[in-house]
Amino acid sequence: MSEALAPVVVKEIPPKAADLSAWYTAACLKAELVSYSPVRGCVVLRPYGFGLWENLRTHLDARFKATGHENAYFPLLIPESLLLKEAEHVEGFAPEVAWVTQGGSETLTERLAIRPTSEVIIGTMYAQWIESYRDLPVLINQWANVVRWEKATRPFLRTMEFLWQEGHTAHATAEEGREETLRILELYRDFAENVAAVPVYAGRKSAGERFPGAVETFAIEALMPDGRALQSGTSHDLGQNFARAYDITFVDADQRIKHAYTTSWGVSWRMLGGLIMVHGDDRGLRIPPKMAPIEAVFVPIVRSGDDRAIEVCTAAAERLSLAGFRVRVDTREEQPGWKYSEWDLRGVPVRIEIGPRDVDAATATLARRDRDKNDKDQRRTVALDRLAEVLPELLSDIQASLYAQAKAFLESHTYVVQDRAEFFRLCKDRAGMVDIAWCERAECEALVKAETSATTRVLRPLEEASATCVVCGEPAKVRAYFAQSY
RNA sequence: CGGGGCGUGGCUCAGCUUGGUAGAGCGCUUCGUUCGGGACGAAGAGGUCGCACGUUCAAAUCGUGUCGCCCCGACCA
Repeated sequence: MSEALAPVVVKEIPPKAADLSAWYTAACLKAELVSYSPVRGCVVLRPYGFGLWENLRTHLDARFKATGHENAYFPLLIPESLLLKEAEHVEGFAPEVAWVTQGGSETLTERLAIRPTSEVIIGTMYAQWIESYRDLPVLINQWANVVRWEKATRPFLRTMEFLWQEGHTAHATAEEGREETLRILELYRDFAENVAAVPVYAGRKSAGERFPGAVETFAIEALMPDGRALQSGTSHDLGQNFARAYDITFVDADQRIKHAYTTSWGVSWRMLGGLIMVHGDDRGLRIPPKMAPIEAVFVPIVRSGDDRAIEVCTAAAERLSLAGFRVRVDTREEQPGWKYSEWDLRGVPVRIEIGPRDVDAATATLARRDRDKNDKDQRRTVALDRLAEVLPELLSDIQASLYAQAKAFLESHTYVVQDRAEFFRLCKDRAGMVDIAWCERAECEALVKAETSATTRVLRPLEEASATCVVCGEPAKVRAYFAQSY
């Protein structure tokens, strides 16, 4: 039938390829993830968006707990005097700190910073709590909001107030601190790839991209469809820098007083933005099942005088719900086609249609969001009593297919380059991740940035010792992915 | 923060040049017919044009300021 070939028309959002920015903003708003608020640069996270955030939180939190971390909560406000103790840190964050200068009608004698990150307040507390090597390590995470006075904002990717988690740990030795930093980096990579289905490059940051006050910063970097990289999680080895500034000392087994080694690491709701851009299509979001607030939505199809499908859907949904699936029944009085489009837009991985034909045959028709409407395999009909058995395979298949598509994109947009001119062209064209042997010199990175606005994303060890820097010809020290970034 | 664009019922926008206190489509409400990829008919409701000040007999329309959003750049999770 010719109508089977008619394109799915999405009125709410523009095509993704034509203008990623416009698509992205519309998708976030129309899928009801966020709303703009009366506060500049601050969005409201709506229930569906919060559902996404909750799934991120659930998965990451479980991983934190499994690696021995505990949750705690620290104050939002930080006295200025505390903030000033770590010079590099202060300097790094100064331009984007928001201040409280008045309480009620009184002007404060000391300004209070609204935390842009919590190293300062947490380090101050650690100084009080840690006395002995027996108190170490301290492994604490906090789920919190932070504020950074941003000049340009976009939902999830950059907002003035955002939700994140920040882990802060203290250790007895440099080795343990580094070990922790890398453990978390791997934890983030695992989460990004196996839960968010977003393939990343993980590695060390260049000195220029390092967190203010850190000895070394590691990150995971994802690639967006427009060829720009998105830093999606960072893990910092702070060495003894913060321990010195905030006086975090302990008596070691050898009876000597030493500064602790601290780390900090964070993932924000920015990762949701990455997930949206990486997986979405012209019909809207495509949420990987593990992150989906709703894994499957039932759409009952009624006829006049025949609304049996509603009861059948409700009963089936209840069974699935008891079995641990996140499902919803859409009983609204809209046309089925209208509902299909809306749930497509909102990215629900599986749609379960049940109409009179299904009711008669005791079947359900499953449609998968990762396939196109014209794909013969988009829909399949299964026996109602086999839903709980079919759904897990289908969901995990969708999860895998979304990851595979994203992975293929990342790989096909990663360019191993030897030639200087080609390197500059690819960087300038926002082609993707440009992989070169690099000298690791700040001047060299600055030059590339000035010429192309690309910077290093992450670095990794060099295989061949004799290689020279593709940019400047100096001896290469590492391999580096260069890209423009968000 | 620099350059550009925009702000009119819930949404998308017209009206602004040549001032005379608002229109369309979609959505919303009610009733009926429909319902397997964004249905149809009928009857309704809803805005004083982001905000402030100014010019004028009169401002959505002109001027100044301000707030917010989008795009490009610089800066940053």
